[in-house]
Order: sequence, then C-alpha cells, then structure tokens
Amino acid sequence: MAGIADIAKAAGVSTAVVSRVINGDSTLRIAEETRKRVLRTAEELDYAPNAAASSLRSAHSGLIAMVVHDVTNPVYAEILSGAQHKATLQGQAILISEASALDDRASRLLRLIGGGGVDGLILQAAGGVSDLALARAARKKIPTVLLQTELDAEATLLTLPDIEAAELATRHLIELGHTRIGCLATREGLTFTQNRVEGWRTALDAAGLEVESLALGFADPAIDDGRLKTRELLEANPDLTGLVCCNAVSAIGALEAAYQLEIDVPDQLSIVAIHDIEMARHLRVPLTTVKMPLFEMGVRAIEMFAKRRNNSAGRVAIAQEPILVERSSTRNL
Amino acid sequence: MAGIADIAKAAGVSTAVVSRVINGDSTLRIAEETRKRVLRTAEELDYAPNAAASSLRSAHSGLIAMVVHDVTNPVYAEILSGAQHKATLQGQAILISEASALDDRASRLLRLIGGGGVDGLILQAAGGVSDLALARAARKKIPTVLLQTELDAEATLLTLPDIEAAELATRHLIELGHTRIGCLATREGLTFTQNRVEGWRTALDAAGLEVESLALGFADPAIDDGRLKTRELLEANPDLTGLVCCNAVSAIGALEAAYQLEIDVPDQLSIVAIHDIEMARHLRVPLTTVKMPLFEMGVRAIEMFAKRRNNSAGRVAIAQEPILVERSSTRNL
DNA sequence: CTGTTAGCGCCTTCAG
DNA sequence: CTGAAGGCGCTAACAG
Repeated sequence: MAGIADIAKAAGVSTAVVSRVINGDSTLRIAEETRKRVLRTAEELDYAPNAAASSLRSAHSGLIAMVVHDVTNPVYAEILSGAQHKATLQGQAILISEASALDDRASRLLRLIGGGGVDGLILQAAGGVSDLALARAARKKIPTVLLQTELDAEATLLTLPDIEAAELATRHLIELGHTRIGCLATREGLTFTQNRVEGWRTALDAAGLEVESLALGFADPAIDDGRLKTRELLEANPDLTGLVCCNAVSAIGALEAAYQLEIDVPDQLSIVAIHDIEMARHLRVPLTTVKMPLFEMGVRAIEMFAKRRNNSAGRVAIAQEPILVERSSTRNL
Repeated sequence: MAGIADIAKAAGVSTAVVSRVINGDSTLRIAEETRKRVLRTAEELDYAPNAAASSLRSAHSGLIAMVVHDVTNPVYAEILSGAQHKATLQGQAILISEASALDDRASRLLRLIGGGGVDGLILQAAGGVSDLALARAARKKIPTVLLQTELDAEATLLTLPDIEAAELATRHLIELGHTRIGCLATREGLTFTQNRVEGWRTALDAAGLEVESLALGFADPAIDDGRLKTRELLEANPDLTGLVCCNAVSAIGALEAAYQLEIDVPDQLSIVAIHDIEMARHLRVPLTTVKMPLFEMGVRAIEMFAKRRNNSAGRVAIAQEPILVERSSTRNL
C-alpha cells in the first residue's frame, strides 16, 4: 500500500511536494517536469490517498448522510436520485439509512454523526425517531438539512411548494365540476401535511365550497395505510366525488380501496395525487398527479452543503412550480 | 469538541483506559466503579469518538459501498433494504451510489475505494461501467461482493436462483396450456441473463416444446426499454401466447406494449415476470410474478463482510426458493 | 491491572 | 521554490 512517502522517495522529492501536487495546490510553483514526474510515479506505484488520514487532517470526509423512513418508497428514491447526482458532481458521497437505524445507540451512522464522520446530514424527519440524531448533529455543529419537516431551528428547512400543489390538485377537481372533495393527507402534525391541507381548504374556500371536516383523513406513505384510511374516509363520506391524495403512494392504496368498495374511478370518484412517480401511469387506473420537483429537492439539499459556510439556519423553498399531469383517474362530473 | 484526553483527565485515568472502556474491550479488567465513572464523564463531556482518527488507527471504517445502476429501480430498493437492515445490526453503514458516479475519476467514492475508506464493496455490475472501481478494489484488496454478475475471480459472486425462477415461470405458462412462449430477458451477456434464458429453455425442452429462437428479446430493466423490446418481440412473433419477463420493471413495459398493440392480457397474451415488486399487484393488469429473495440477498451481501476473513472468492447461492405469485396477467389458454 | 508511548498517513506551517 | 517536522485523535503494544 504505497504511501505519500514512497512516492516522494521514488520521485526524488519531499512528501510535501507530493501532497501538494496531488491535491492540485495552485500556490505551488514547481517545474512542470517535476510535477509530471510526481504524477507519473504516483500512477506507477498505484498510489491512492488514504481516506481516513486525509479526513483526520482536513476535518471533513466528503460524506453526506441521508436518513429516510423507508428506502423502498419511490418518492424518496427520486430525491435520492437528485442528491446522488449532485453529490457526485461535488465530489461527495452519500450514506443512506432508514431512520430506524438511528434507534440503536451503537449504530455506525450515529457514531459518524457524533464524531464528525459526515460533513452533512439530510433528514426526512417525522414522528421524532430521528430526534436523537438531530440533537447530536446540532451539538456537533453538523450542517443539517431538514426535508419538508420542521424540527429544530438550527437546521435548514427545505420545502416543496406544498400549498400550491394541493391547491392545484383541488382546483383541478373543482374545474371538473366536483363540489364534494375529500382529502387524504399525509401524517398528521407534520409541517407539509398542514400546508397541503391548507392548500386543499384554500381552494375549496376560493370556490365557495363547503369544507367538510369529516372528509379529511391521514395516512402514512404506504399503500396499505392509504387503502385503510381511504376506506374509512369513503365510508364516512359516501357522497364524495373527488379525492385529493397528498401522497402518491397512499394514492395507490386509495385506488385499491375504491376498487374494493366497488366505486369506479373515475366515474364515481375522481382522484388526484401529489407526486408524479413513474408508476403512476401504469396503475390499475392511471393516476392524475401533481408533479413536484423531487429530484430538484435532492439536488438542492446537497447544494446547501457547498454554498453554505455562511448562512446556516433558515428555510429554503424550492421554487419550481408543481405541474398537473392529467391521466385517467379524474373526469368531469 | 472533547477528546479522549479530556475525559481521561477529568476521570483521572489514562487515555488508554478511556479508549478501551469506550470500545468495550472485553480483555480489560477494571474496577466496575472506574468504568462507570469513565462512561459518566464521557457522557458529561458529550464525548464522541472521532471517526476519522479511529479508522485511521484501526484500518477499518465500518462503511460498505453499494453501487447500483439506478437508485430509482424498485428491484434494487428491495436489496438495499435488506442490506441496510443487516448493516445496521452489524454496526456498519451503507454508502449508496449509481455506477455512473464511478466514471468521474475524482469521484469521492472512487477515492474511498482506492484509499481504504470502505470496508467492503457491493457491486451490481453490468455493462462494465464499474470495472474501474472493481479493479481498484481488487488491487487494494477490498472485499467485494458481486451481485448476480460475474466480473472477476477475486470477488465473491452472490447469486439468486435464476434458473429455477425462470423454469418456474415458464412451467406455470406451460401448465396453463401455452405452447408458444417467448422470453424477454435482461441485458444480453450477463451471467444471470444467461441463467434465466437457460431456465426458460430447459422448461420448454422438458415439456417437449419448441424453442423459437426468434422469441427471445433483451431489455434493460427500465419500463420504456421493456415496452420497446416487447413490441419488437411481439411483432416478430405474432403467434406467442405466453411471455416470460426476466425483470419486473421491463414487464411493466411489456404490459404497456401489449396495451398499445391492443393485445389483451391475459386473454391473448399471458405474462409472468421475475421479481415480485410491491407495485406488481397494482398495475393496469396485476402481474403474475416469481418472487425472488431480494431482501435476503441484501442481507447476505452484508453478511459476507462479517463472516469472511477467511474465504474470499467463490460463489454463494442464495438458497431460498423462488415462489410463484399468481395474479391476473396469466390465464389458461 | 493500569499508564506511557509510538505511530496510523497525511497536510501545512515554517525554515532553508 | 523545496524540505523537515509537528501534530490531527485515537489505539495497541509494551512497561510498570
């Protein structure tokens, strides 16, 4: 395992020169020939800088940890995709983990977070599972980006245009002539849930429609929970003709629920979902969705760790507008 | 940022004791009281071991890199899920990356791989993009697990029961009375592609059916490529009544192709897919699939890095049997 | 049983 | 313009 010293010796220079050549130190004035020779020698000896030593010395690892609830969720996958893409461009790599991994006191990720092993932390927080990680991060001054959910004033909150998206979805149904429109929201109490519910309410209000408080349900972003909660919602409100699902995954469950209850979509019930995952168009009933800038969100999350160094906390809204993608799950009344 | 020295001083012991107490060194005989005190002091000072220093010294980082083609692919997500789960239990964390990230010479991941920054490498290799990473890994003696695809004798090859799965899928169609059964395989040339094609052939042979070589197509695990290649396959072989798709994602494309060609599934064409992703049951036509032990594969991949230390290369087959999950995309002729 | 000490491999002043 | 040297924080071997 060739080290910096070996190549210094082989090239007939000092270790300092090697280090600076390798790291492309621009303040270094050196004969072009020597530079070439150093590089060549490094290549020949198959030199690769030791990652641990380098981070020990430089105090940053080039690693960003991303903590999500369920690595299997296609919505998050889109975010990861953006994050991974941008991270690569910035010379960073991404550690992925489910929030449950933080429960274990001895979890590696927790140790990395505590011990400066990561340069940044992206948290898709909900429910409070990751509070521990967050607390540690804060104490250690690790730059943290919160995805969509407020948790702590120290971290940057990155948000999607939730209100707009929900309004757009609701308005679409209204324009199709629907007047009794329910909402299957995401988990209760989260910032973005509140915003989406607000968007739904606002759109109904603006159209002079009555907001039936019973027509609001909450489901986790899982197909089965979506199915269950939609079922309850539909049974409690048999007169609904439109449903805004705040998450595409739970919307799949909603479709399922309607199917089980023998409610035809879209003839008897129109459904719009927030998040335009790829599967949406291939479902039993191709889903009308509102496309959100998820990939972009991943990109922005990573960017935060590059740009920053100055402004830490605060909120950053992703400006890109949500877009309505009409498919077959909605129709005029 | 409290260090080991601070807590040693505060607790009135040496740094060595602190280190060993913190790391739970079982060979250390120490008064229970002292041990408690050290732990308490560490807690009070909010001590967290420095990750870089620790890996520098101990020569392992607790990081496993997993390289896949497309983080958005639900099949891989299942594998990641298993890997993440097991890694957490083993006190390791997972670095995720798309293979394209390795193209960049300066990519962090590549540097980690070269510079001993990761303890292991899991490669879902195909096409050769990741050869560079692999070569580096081999040179640096980083334990590597290849997922499904043979690339290099130095690495452990972890395989699914591909032949059995394809046989099972094909046999299912045969039992339903089909005699003209095509195969939409995965990318040409890969080990597991060959195995699945072999399974298809074997099953046909065993039933005394003719293998029409024209009825074999290859598609990448993407919906659109699946659609395209199925279309070609179907147009070249209009008499097919059954199709074995070697990948669930391309199978979605196959469904799409049939729909576009106005071929009814399952009335005119029965489709079985390998890999039982969650979406399969929610598709336009709920897909009959062969469930493979993907989660298990993730778990096993990670286990390799714990158990090993002795046997490096070789192949490991995941024994768990593939299971047929009947849904609506297949019917008797 | 506990403490002292010598690096792990690199980067970065500071002399030369 | 280049080389020598001191740690970064921790661990493992070796004294005491």
